[in-house]
Amino acid sequence: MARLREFDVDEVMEAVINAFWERGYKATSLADLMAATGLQKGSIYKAFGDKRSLFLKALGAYLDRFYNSAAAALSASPPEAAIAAWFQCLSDTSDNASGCKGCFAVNSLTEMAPHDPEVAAMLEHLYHRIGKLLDSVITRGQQSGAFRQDLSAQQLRQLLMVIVNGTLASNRAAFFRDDVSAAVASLSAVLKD
Amino acid sequence: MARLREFDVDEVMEAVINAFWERGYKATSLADLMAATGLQKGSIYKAFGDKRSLFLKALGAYLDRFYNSAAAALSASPPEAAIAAWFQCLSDTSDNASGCKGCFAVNSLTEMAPHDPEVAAMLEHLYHRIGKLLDSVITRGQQSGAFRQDLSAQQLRQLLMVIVNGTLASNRAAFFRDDVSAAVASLSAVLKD
DNA sequence: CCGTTTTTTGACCAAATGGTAAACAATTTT
DNA sequence: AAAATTGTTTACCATTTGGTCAAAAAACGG
Repeated sequence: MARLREFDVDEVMEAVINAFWERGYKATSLADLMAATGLQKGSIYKAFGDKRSLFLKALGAYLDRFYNSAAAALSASPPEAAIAAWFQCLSDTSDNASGCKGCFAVNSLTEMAPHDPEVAAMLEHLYHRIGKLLDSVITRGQQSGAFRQDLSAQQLRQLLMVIVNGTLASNRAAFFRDDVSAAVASLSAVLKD
Repeated sequence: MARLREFDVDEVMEAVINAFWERGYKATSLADLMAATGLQKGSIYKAFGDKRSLFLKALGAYLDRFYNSAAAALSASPPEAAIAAWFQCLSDTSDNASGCKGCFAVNSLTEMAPHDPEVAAMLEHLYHRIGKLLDSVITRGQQSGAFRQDLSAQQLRQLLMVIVNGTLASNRAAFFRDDVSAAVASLSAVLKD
């Protein structure tokens, strides 16, 4: 029929995710994307549309992955181990050892959410889905007597989400490294009954 | 001697802070700054230097103010009230009711800290100073028996800093509004003995 | 081998970007 | 009133930006 693509879409998307993840939307120019992917402008536009579309696709792919790894970690048992596994997973991908990437979702939240309803909606959807996972884990933990019960499952979830965002935002700065891991280490004491 | 300034430096700096606070460094163009301040390019350059210098001055002014209001709030008594007052203060300035501004410091942390050592150093200095205030408040609270003692003052401070960053980052999204204030409301239960 | 279709390339473009410099205006000193 | 000095304005500049387009290149069916 016709000429076929010379690049692997998934590989290119991976490179695009990393580029936007590290520098943000505004600070990542098309020249940066060309360098990161090895593609020419035209190829990028033909395959993914304009810069904004490309960003939305990259963010969407990242959010899916973020949710899937959260679901995997939070399916561990018992609930304390599930929470610990999730924070370990968050640390593995956001830790500043790999150049203070933080979290693509939180980075995009602070950069774009107030001015970009579409990005805000994507993030809201993610947080909603993660919230459901957390509610289930927390409820299990409370029923088993492992987690404190003076706060409702909803309250604990709200607190946990804030702490998650806090660790991910803080991990953008190298100087926060030790404080963040110490804070995460203290989490079990805060959650337990 | 010579012609005198037609604008008030503090007023202009206030406008500049708000501009960078809302949109970040990269997304705030000189045209935006001209509109925000009512000044011409030349006047801005003469008074504050280039865009980057202007940003650093604005961030520095914001950080000073941030520290001062934290110090004021944290000087309240008893320690529980000091923490509550500080979070109230954080909410007052970062709350999404006023357009999801979040916190200029946290916004700059996620946008610039990994790539801009100078910004990172300014933020590190701020967090260090705030940490000292917090250590003192927490120690007082533990001595009075108001705060839990199974975690050290340092551990509680590390946890609190992460929570603070979490609330400030989360406040950039309108959809987080209720969750954040609920999480803050649960804080006293987490801290108390 | 030729036509069709799609991808890739590279040249091109208009607008926006940060930044500069010269002319102009205002204030004080002499 | 004039000189000196500083702030303001305006026009200008080079570069970067996101984006387009036509031509070349590759794949396949006939």
